[in-house]
Amino acid sequence: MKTRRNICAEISDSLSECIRSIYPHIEEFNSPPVSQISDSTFGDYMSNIAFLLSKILKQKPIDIANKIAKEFKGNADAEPANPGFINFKIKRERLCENLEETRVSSWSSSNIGAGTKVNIEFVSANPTGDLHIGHGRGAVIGDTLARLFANAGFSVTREYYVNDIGKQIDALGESLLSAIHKKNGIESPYSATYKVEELVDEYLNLNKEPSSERNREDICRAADFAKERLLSKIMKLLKRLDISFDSVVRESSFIGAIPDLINELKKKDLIYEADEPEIEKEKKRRADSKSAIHRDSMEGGTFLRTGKFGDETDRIILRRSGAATYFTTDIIYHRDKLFRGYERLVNVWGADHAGHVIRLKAAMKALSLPAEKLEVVLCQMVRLIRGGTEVKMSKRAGTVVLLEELIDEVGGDPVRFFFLSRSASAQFDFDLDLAVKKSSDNPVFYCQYAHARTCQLLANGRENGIEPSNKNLHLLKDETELEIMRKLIAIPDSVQTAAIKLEPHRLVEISTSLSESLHRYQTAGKENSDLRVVTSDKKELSSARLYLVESVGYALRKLFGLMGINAPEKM
RNA sequence: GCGCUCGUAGCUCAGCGGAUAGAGCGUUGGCCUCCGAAGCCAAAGGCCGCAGGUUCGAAUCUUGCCGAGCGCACCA
Repeated sequence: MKTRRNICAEISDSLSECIRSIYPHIEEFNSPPVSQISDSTFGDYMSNIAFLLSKILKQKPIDIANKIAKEFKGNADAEPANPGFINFKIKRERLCENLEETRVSSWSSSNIGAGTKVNIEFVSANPTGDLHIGHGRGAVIGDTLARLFANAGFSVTREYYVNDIGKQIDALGESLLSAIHKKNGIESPYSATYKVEELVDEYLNLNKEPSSERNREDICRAADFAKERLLSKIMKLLKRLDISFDSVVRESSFIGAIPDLINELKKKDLIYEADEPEIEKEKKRRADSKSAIHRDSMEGGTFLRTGKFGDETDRIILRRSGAATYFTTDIIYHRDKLFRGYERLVNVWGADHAGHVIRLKAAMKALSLPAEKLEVVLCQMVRLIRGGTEVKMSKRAGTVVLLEELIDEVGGDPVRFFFLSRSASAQFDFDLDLAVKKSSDNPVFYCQYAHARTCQLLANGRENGIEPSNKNLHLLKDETELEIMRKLIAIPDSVQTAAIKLEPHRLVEISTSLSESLHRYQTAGKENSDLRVVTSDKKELSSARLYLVESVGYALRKLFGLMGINAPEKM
């Protein structure tokens, strides 16, 4: 069985042929726009091509629409409509063919990626503590994007960038040493920034007691130990959401490349030494009290002229001490991704990193790197709602709610589904009460139950000696059945769009809509025995209906697979 | 002050150039002798923040206001 192209593309191709035969001199519009219609009384799909052609042909849109609709040949019936739309209704043979196609694994996959290498960097949380719910959202969105890309024929790498050096990591080492001293009742020369008490015993089992005197060696040893433990803890937690990485890149691996970068920038006259950036506006802003908090720690150093490439100011890349900033290694890191051959760099970042997009792109431009290959998906904040009010504090961590606690409370599937249910750019309220409900109020259960119902119906058929069959699909003619068929044929387009536009939340919409039709179908059969899926005295009809139901099952499993949630056969 | 994101139903959000603006929650009222009611149906509820501009056509593009969140250290 061959797989077909997406239905929009199919109609568009037929339309294009039609236009070429009527207007041979028109060369534009090789792929005329075709989109789904929201109001199905007009048809299933529509094109506004007549409006576009009217400008060139200097004719009324409706006249052009009439002519095209009359000549149109394809898998749909064309109908002109005022003031110039062309509406299409998919032919039922095509709808039936699609039912057969749903069971091929490549259904709703595509090859628009054509093997293009894409790198998706997500989570990348510092290994200084536990993940919170905000990380969870980024994790789910990033992983689902990766699944969508793979499904669209891209060659995908899931990458985690570990900031394993710098002040925060030093503070992590100090925190561990401080905790050890505290446990031993010794006054510690170290300050505790992070909560790492849980690591104390294991550290002491593997390492000698740290000195009570402050020293660099102890800090490094403690930091090395702590960051690796915390990183593997993070990975283990993400596994619970079925998330793993193909590549873990450490910031420390780029330290060696810093001198070369500085030399290169010097040759190109892109850096200068100063106490503060040369940009006037920036100086004024610094005088502003709001941004003066950290002025004491600004010692000046070597600045990169990002201000010339779209950034609002120049950014420091080497401190007076000679130490690089995280920005320096970030530049090397992104250049490295390009060196590794990725055509698209997708970063999933929290909204609090929004300000870094411009400066990173500016730095890439400064180095003549293709900044347009970097695409950043910004995830807005997550609030947890219980009993109608916001949950602000974690039971264990205090200030933020931990991802682990959320998974413990509601389970992995609802976490993934809910995090996917809104576009990344919208703030999101996670309703804990709703996520845990076992009823149709809860969209996850609604969809999973729809899948379970398809399995139960098939089992029911088997008990009555009826197997699904595509022999008599022409018997499917009730509106509830046609609605399901129309929704099924639209899915490959929607899945493709979700990948192209980096919008995984569309998967939730598609799944919910298909589930709704299935539930409605089954209920219709309860209210009207003519519509029962399994009726032992009408075997041919039942077989066709079971085939339809089975197709819905295949489609839901495909969608659930992309979302990373389970498809239970029973609930 | 500047930048980013966003103002759509009571709440949380889809829709982002097309025809009567959608979903979930919440509210109100119906539907089980019969494939799981863990379901379905119906009702109420909108100057799509405000004001101009572009277009055959604007919630959608554009400009200016107003409002919210996030950010604006050489922390990552």
